[in-house]
Amino acid sequence: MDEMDDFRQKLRRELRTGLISILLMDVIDRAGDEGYGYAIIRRLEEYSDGVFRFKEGTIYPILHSLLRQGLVATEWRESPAGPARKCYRLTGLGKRALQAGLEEWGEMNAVAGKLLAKKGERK
Amino acid sequence: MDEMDDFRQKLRRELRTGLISILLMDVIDRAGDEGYGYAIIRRLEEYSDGVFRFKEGTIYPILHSLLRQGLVATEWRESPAGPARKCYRLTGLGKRALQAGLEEWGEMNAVAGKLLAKKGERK
DNA sequence: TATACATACATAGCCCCGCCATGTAGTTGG
DNA sequence: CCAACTACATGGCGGGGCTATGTATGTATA
Repeated sequence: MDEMDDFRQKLRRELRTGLISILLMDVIDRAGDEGYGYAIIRRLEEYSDGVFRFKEGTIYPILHSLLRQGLVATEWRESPAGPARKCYRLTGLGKRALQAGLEEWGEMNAVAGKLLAKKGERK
Repeated sequence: MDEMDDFRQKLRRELRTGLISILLMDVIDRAGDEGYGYAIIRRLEEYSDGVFRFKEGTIYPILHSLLRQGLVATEWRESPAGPARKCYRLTGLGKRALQAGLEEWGEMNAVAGKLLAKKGERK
């Protein structure tokens, strides 16, 4: 059964792949002035009840990638207590990309659900 | 707008990553004696209205991987018309893996949906 | 004032995985 | 006979996440 646990963890990692950038853009879009890397990681973990637990080494490079693609813009802000924060906000292009991402995710989900959720019909 | 099309396609490719092996195991589980690579590809495309359009170079290596992991077993069968077919069926381990996959997918979906589907609350 | 801890960002290098391109071969039909 | 379809196979590339590690600032505490 422990071998199946490893398998599950691998599945989970692979399933969330590709969803990450959409999640990041979504959190940034809602975060207002609190859209900086460290907080994003905490929020994702908190809001997902521990399902989306990302490491810094995963998130920061993706944020850089979003920046390079022009989907987000950054601005340094002082922290009330602690090091300065690099805050992100969606650009116009980023907002459209998030919209596209949500649509693609929805469609893929619908189709996959249609294919997979027919356990009853299985022989 | 064409640039956004490229973006969508990339998103779609990344989103379906990780879902592929689950889809394959699911199709194999339903296929009976028709669970061979070439047919699986056709079925996925047909049943998903073209959303899941995989190339042979994607599917065959994954089938080999499932075999190496002991999740499927193979058997050559004659075709009524055409080259012989390498038919796959789920092993006991494979059935448990599929079950695990469906559960993980369901949970991840539920959480992602909860996080993403609050467009109304967006300010 | 030293030490530990939390906050916050950054990146080199590795590994894994999907995909493109290409190859092989049997079977059917014109 | 050769084009088209069926069917399986794989080397190599590129891309993306993750591990491990590093840097730096602020806070607490002993």
